[in-house]
Parts: sequence; C-alpha cells; structure tokens
Amino acid sequence: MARTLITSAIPYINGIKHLGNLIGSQLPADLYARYRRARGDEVMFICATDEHGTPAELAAAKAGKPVAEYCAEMWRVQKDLADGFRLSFDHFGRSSSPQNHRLTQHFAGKLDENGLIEERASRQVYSVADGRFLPDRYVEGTCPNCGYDRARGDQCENCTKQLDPTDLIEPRSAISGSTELEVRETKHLFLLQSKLRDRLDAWIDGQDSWPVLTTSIAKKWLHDGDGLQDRGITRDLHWGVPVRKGDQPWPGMEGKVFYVWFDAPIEYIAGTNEWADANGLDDAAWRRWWRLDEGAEDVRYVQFMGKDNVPFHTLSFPATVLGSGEPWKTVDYLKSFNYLNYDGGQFSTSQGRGVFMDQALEILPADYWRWWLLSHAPETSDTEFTWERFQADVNKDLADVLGNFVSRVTKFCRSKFGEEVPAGGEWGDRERHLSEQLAGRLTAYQTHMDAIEIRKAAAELRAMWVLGNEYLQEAAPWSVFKTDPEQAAAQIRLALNLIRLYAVVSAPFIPDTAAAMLAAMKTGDDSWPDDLAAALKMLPPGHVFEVPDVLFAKITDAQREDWATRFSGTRA
RNA sequence: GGGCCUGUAGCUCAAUGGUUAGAGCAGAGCGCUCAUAACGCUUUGGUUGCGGGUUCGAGUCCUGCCGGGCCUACCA
Repeated sequence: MARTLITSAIPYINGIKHLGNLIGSQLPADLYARYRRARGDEVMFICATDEHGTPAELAAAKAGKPVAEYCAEMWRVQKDLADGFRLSFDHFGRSSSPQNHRLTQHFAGKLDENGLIEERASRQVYSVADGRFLPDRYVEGTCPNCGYDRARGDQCENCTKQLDPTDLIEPRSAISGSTELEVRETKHLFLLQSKLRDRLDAWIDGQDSWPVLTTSIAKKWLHDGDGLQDRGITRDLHWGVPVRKGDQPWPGMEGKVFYVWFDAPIEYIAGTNEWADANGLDDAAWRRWWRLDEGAEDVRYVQFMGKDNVPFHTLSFPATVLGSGEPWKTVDYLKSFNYLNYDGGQFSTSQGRGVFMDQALEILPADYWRWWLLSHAPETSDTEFTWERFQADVNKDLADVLGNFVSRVTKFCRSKFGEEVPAGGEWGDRERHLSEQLAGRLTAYQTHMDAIEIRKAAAELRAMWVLGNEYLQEAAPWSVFKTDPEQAAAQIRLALNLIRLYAVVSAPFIPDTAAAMLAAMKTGDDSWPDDLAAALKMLPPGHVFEVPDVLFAKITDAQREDWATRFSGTRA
C-alpha cells in the first residue's frame, strides 16, 4: 500500500485565520489527504498550531492571560474551526508540546555535534520598560531617509528603505511606546547554513518538477550576494523551547529559547509523535513515517504552504534535517500558493478586512467555502475573492449543476417508480457512451489530483457533473416513460447510480454533501470507481433510497449585499 | 535598488514554439418541462499590456517600456 505523509504549514497561534490563510495551506492539504485516502493510500496528515515567539507573548499579555493559558485556549478555537471546515488531520498538534521540546533539543544537539552551531554575540535593542529585547520590527521611530514618523526598525513602510533599528530617529518600543531603549549585547546560537549550502543546492537540484515559485525562491537565497547566510536560532524570550543540547544543559544559554522558526517545522515530526502518544502507540508507529532507517523509505512526503513560507521549508528546515546527519525523511514535493485577495485589496488580519474562518462558518456551510476556494486556488498567481463571483459560482456549480441534478433525479424516480431503484430495461449506446465519457473525465481528474493541480481537477469534476445533466436531457426519461417505462427505468437507474458516483469522486472537495448524497442513496459503499461501468451498476434494482433535502440553497442577492457590507471594514 | 512571478474575451482562468488562441460565468437566441425559474443546444465576444527582434512559424523565446504582485534573511 502506498504511503503518503502530508503536512500543512502550521498556523500561528495569534488569532483566528482568514480565508486567505485557509486556502494557502490547510485546505489544499486536506483535499489531497482525502483524495489519497480515497485512492487507498495509508495517509498521515499532520497540522498544528505554531505557538512560540514575540507576537504570542504580546497577544497573551493583551488578553491579560498567562501565555500558556492563552495558547491552550487559542489552540482549542483553531481546532474547532478546523473541524468546522472538515480538515481531516490525523493529528492537530501544538508546537509547545513536550514531544516538540524533546525533538527540537535533540536536533540542536545533533547539529552542534556536527559542528554546525556557533555561538555569536550580537547587539540588540532592549526595552527597559517592557523588560524584553525587541525584534527589529517592534522598534518604531522616524525614518532617517524620508522622515516618516512610524517607520519600523527593519524597514520604512513609507519609503521602503531597509533600516537597522539604530538608524531610527527618536526610537521607541512599538509595544509600550517607551523611549527607554538601550542596545545590549546578547549571545545567540547560529545555525551555520553556509556550510550546508552545497548540500542544499544539490538537494534542490535533485527535486523533480517542483513549482517555479518554490525553486526560484530557494535558489535566490542560496546564491544571492554572499550566498546562504547563517541564521540565529535562539531568542531572549520566556515562552518557547528552552535551549538545551539534547537532554543536557547548554552552558551560557540559560534562560534562552529556540527561535520559533527553528522549532515550528520540527513540529511536523513532533506532531506525528503526539499522534502516536494520543493513540497509545509506541515510538515505532510514528518513526516509520519519518526515519528512513525505520520504515519511511517508501513514504512520499508532500508539504503545503503559502509562498511566504517557502524559504523556511526549502532551506532552514532541510538544513536542520540534513545537518543532523541522521536519516530523517525530507520533503518529496512542495506545493506552494500565492495569495487570495479580498475585493480589490488584501485580506488583513490587523485591519479585520475580509472573511475569517469563524465568520465564514456562521453564514454558510463548509462545503460552499471549500468548493469555491479550492476551485479558485491561487496556484499560478494571486486570486481575487469578490462576493459577486462567489455567489455566481457557488449557485451555478453547486446548486444548479450538482444539487439540482440530485433533486431532479430522485424526485422524478419517486413520482414514477417510488423511492427505490427501478428494475427493467438495460443500457443502450447512449448509456455506454456516457460511461466512456465519464471514464475519460475521471482519468483526467485523477491525473490532475495526482499532480495537485487543484483548479484543473475542480474543472474536471464539474464537467463530470455536467455530463449527468446532458445525459438526462438527451435520454428524457420523462418522455420515454409515457411509451416505454422499462427503458425509463434503466435510464433513471443509471442516474441514481450517478449520484453515488458523484458523491465518491466529489468527497475530497465537498465531504459533507458527499456524505449526505451517500446517506440519501442509503449506501455506505464509497469505493473509488476503478471500473467506471461497474460503478454505475452498484445500486441494484430494488435498492431503497430517499429524496434528500435540497443540498445547496442558493445565495440570494440580499444575502450577498448584506455580507459584502458586513465584511468590508473592521471586524466587529 | 536587486531578484523572481505576472499581464490572454466584460469576469475567473486554460493553451510541450506548430491547424482558425480555448473553457466556465455573464450577455443573446432556441429547445425541454423531471428538477432549487433549474437543465440542454446554439451563439456574440480577442490587435494575447505596448514597441522592437529571433524563427518557416511567437500568447509562448530575446530585448526595451508600462502596469500588478511577492521576496529581500530579527513578524511568523
């Protein structure tokens, strides 16, 4: 049995994610996980919350809660929303887990053993009032270049000049506004990525058919200027993985934690460890997914992420894994996404602009969002969400093409034959032709799903739905019934089987609706249609079904206008 | 500033250098009456951002310009 390991970039703990975040990693990862399972793979699908770093500490402080408590609460919120969108993680972990502490410290220890860690002193801005070192962008002041008075320490947003925090005129803390800042010396561990450059370069070159978006970003970092630079992997924070050398203390690093970008990707591995622990399994159960010497040789590992995450997944994390000198699994295929824009601008967490995951589920079922977002996934360039398009596409694709098909077939059957699959008649040329057309479409669908070409796959799926409506129009069982009820019975028997077929192949996109369709057909058989003609005869004459409720209510103009107003500005 | 991506029908997107640049939606016409006024068929719509160049042949390759986006290493 083929084995597929799938990870989605782990969402930051700080607040509820918007639809742009969702389509950037978790949703396509779920689509692929569901598809691979449907095709019979053994799948391990891991996601988690990314809980460390300055923003988490500040968000907790703002909420007036201890950071551990804040993160635990936000993890629950994000977990519930993931469930609401039917994200089928095998485990949704936390980067703050004991398993991740252990593994992060383990990797650091191994990297040190291999001479890839170096202690360096650096000078950083310390805020006395806040009692903490400030990351560059948390220092604000007047830009020496253009005079903008709210320039950040890393870059001036007004004139785009790159800055050093010490360049700022009248610098202040972005957290408290305090001007009581001083430059202090602090020691940090650096991962000597420069020593791994050639190995990483060769590793990237060895990858087959990765998206341009992915390799171009990696190559840029490898070869730009002085080449891949070493990276600080520790921070002066309280909340995080304490710096240790494996299970031993790290002299001189007391009170420091690993940088969030060092421990976050390791959580992919640790999350699998968490999964094993949560299910009462031993270490071998998770290590067979990750250790080439313990059973992961035949695993195909696919990662999903937004384009902003690519450098960390093509360089930093592989540097950690390869540098350990241990036979850990590295990614085989990396799928990255552009951004989803909202009605002429960007989704903005800080401005509350756009639709957030909790709000989306309040106004419509998950499948509406899943279908639209996936069928418009920003694969080749940024994509635009507008309420007009959303309404038009969802009403047409889901309500008219698919939902109405189910409705017309089941209701016609009920009125003429009752709520069971009618007997009599047999396939003719038209039915065989339909079966062949469907088989062709299915092959194309599978090809696109295998290649993770999501929009193309969605288009093929929709085309399969359309074939059902075309068939009904040509066969016209409502006319045939008047002169040849047996023939009409054969036609509608095929159409009822189409509903089951559609449920099975559509499930990765719209799992709830697929389940409702199978329930209406009163079957639990969701086996993949490897033999399409046979799949269209699965429900035998006499098989009882029931007419389902309307699968997709249409979005009205009034609703659309209401939502467009409600989500235009600041989040309530 | 530098690097990369991108610009195709009103909208969202396709098109290994190779017939007449295609789909879906929207628009127009016709048909059907089983169905959520749904479905089907036909059809309008293009100087492929602009200017040069390479080639037997360019949406595709090269070059310049114009527009949009991302990254630029301490936000994550």
